[in-house]
Amino acid sequence: MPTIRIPVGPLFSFRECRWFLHRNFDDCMHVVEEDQVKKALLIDGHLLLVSLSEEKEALRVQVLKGPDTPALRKAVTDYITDWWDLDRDLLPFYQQIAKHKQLAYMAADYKGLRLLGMPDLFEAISWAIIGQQINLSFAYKLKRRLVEKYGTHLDHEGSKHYLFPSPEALMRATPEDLRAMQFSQQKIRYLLTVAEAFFSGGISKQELIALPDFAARQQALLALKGVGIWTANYALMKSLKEPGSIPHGDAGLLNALLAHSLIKDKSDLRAIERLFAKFAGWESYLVIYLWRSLAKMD
DNA sequence: AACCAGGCGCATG
DNA sequence: CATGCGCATGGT
Repeated sequence: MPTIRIPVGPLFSFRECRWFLHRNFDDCMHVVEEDQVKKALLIDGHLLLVSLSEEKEALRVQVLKGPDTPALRKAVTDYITDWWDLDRDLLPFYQQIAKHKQLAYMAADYKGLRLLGMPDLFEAISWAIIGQQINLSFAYKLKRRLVEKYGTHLDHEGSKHYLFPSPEALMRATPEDLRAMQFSQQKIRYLLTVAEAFFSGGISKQELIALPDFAARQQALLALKGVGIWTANYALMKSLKEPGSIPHGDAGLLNALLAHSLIKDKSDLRAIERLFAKFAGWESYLVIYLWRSLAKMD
């Protein structure tokens, strides 16, 4: 079986990354097992199934299904490196965390946790819209209904592994179908608008990356109906890996800040600004680690 | 059984 | 510019 080894440094933990992908939710975009994570990928027009597992000082990637060529191996390596943010040197972030009284414990407790991205920008924006203002359990259910109806899949050992629907596939959804899946009328409109914007070429990840700066990328996303500051920044953080992106107003983020007594209440914007100023260039990592801290023990 | 969910757009003061 | 409201429904 084709196997790829991607070397990783000391600030990497397969266990922490695997845990974040699982988190007691039922995310249909990957399958998390005891010692591996499986995911279907569309790379250079090829549908592949890969399995990630832990190896000494490396991440082992096995191609369980799909063609095997040197070019594809390279593309798979690039994809995983982006998805698990393997190229980033976390040392500066850890040095900053260590200086912070209330947060210093995270460097030890969550050591090696990476920003698990969403390389597909359309997926990141759609997922953010789905998750707006509802609890995550419900949001994952909505996503699963959408993906199982409009996404393509690959069969392997009796289970299906899904890709997020393409904009074109989602455009075929009718408002009635989506309503029957319990999407609200607003979310239906937002999702179909975003699908249309991606399909018609009004927006794409490549074009966004080509824009001069963060503010310009943010503005391009905010032009979409249903995309506010939270959704735009979430997508920029998860898909474009903007290190300074903060999903402002995020309910989980505010709760984590409250739990650490870092803010006096949820409208304490000045304290939030002060905290993030200490993590300039690492704001998105701070958000990830604060989200991590919300977990109930299991 | 209220109240809150990984918000947003739109209508009012 | 700031504040309020409806959205839809699952968790706790």
